Amino acid sequence: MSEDSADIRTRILREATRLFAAQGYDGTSLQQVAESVGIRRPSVLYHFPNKEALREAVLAHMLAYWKDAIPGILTAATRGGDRLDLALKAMVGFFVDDPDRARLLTREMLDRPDAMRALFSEHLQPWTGLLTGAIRMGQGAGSVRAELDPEAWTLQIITAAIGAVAVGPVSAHLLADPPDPRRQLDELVRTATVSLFNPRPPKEVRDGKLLPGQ
Amino acid sequence: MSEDSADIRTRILREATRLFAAQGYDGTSLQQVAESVGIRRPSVLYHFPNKEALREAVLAHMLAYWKDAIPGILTAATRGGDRLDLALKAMVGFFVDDPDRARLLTREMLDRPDAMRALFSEHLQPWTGLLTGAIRMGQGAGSVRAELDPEAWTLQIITAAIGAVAVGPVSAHLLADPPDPRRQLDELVRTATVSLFNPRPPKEVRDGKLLPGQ
DNA sequence: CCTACCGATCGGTAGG
DNA sequence: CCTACCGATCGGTAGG
Repeated sequence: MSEDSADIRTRILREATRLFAAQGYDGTSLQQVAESVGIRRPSVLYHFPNKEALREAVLAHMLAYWKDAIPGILTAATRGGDRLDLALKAMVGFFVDDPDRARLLTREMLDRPDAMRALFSEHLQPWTGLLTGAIRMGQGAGSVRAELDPEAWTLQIITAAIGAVAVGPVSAHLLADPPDPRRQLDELVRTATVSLFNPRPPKEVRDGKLLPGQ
Repeated sequence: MSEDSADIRTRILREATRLFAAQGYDGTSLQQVAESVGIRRPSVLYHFPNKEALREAVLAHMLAYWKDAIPGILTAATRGGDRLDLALKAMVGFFVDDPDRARLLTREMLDRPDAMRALFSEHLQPWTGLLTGAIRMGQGAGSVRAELDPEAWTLQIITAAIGAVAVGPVSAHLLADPPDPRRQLDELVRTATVSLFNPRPPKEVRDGKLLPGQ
C-alpha cells in the first residue's frame, strides 16, 4: 500500500509536469491532472495539500534531476578545451531528452521571477562558477578569446539552448525553410565554439616563419 | 465620444498587454484588466466581444508595431557587413525598449504553438528571407563563414535576443556575479559577429608575404 | 482513495 | 459605460 501510494504520487507528478509545461500552471486545473492520472480530484489533494504545493513538488523534482546531471556535464566542460563540444551537447541533450524541462523552466521564470532567482542562487550557482572559472583559466592560457565576458557568454549559451528547445519548433517557422532541431543544435555548438576559442594561428605563424609583432 | 471610446480601447489594450506579459493569459482575469484601466469588467467586454478576442487584439497590436520596425532593422542588416552591429542592436533594442514584447511573445509560443506558427508564416517570413539571402550572398563573397547554416544561425540569434530580454534578469542569477543586461547584450553582439564573419587574415597574409596554399 | 458539499471567482449576458 | 444577474468551473474541505 505504501508502494501504491508512492506510485500514484509519482504519476501525479509526471502528469502535472507534462500539463504545466504544455498549458502553464494557471491554465491547468487539478481536475485535468486527476483525469490524466485516472483518479478523482480530491485524491490529488491527498498527496499534495494544495495546488501550489504540487507546483513546488514538480519544480523540485525537475531540479533533483538537474543536480544529478549537471556535475557530469560540467566536469566534462572544465576538463579540456576539445571537450566543449561534448559538454555543450550534454547540456543541450538534457533539455532535448525532455523538452518539458525547458518549457517548464521558461514558464516558471516568467511566472515567478523572484522565486526562481532565489532557487538559482541557492542550488545552481556553485556549478556555473566552475564553468566561468574554467573559461577564465582558458583566457589566462590564451586558448579562450580575451575579449569574451565569461558570465555573459555562459548565460547566453544556456539561454540559447533552453530557448531553442522550448520554443524552437515554433520560432523555426519565422523562416520559409524551417531548420529542424538537429540543424539548430549543431549551429548552436558551432556558434559557441567559434565565439569561445581563439582561432588557431595559420600553420606558417605557428611554425615561426613570421616573427610575432611583425 | 468616438475619441473617448478609442482612448479607452487603447488603454485596455495597454493594460492587457502588461498583465498578459507578467502573469500570462490564463493567470489574468478580465476583472484585473478592468481595474487597471479604472472601469468595470462588463465595460471591457463592450470593446472586445470576449477574452479571447482581447488576446488576439493584444497580439495583433504587438505585431503591427513589429511590422513597422522590422523593415528598418533588416535593411540595415542586409546593406553592408559592417552594419551588422547596428542591425543586431536595433533588433535587440526593439525588445529591450519594452521587455513585455519578448515576454508576451514567449508566452504565446508556449501557450499556442500552432497559432503562432501560422502567424509567423503569414507575416514574418518575407523579412527573415531577406536576412538569410544576404547571409548567403556574404558566403558567396567570402565574408561570411562557409560552414554557417543561414537559417539556423538567424534563428539562434533571434532566440537568444528574445530569451535574454524575456528571462535574462532571472537566469542571470544562475551566476554568482549576475551580468547586467548591458553586458548580456554586448556579448550577444560579439558572439553573433564572431560566429558570422570569416576572420580577417593577418596583415602579413593579406599583403601577400605568404603564398596562398602554403 | 472516494462521494458530497462549500464559497469564491471566472467569463459572459441582459438591459438600460 | 453601468448594475444586476447567470451558469460553469475553480481550489479546497468534511467525513468516511
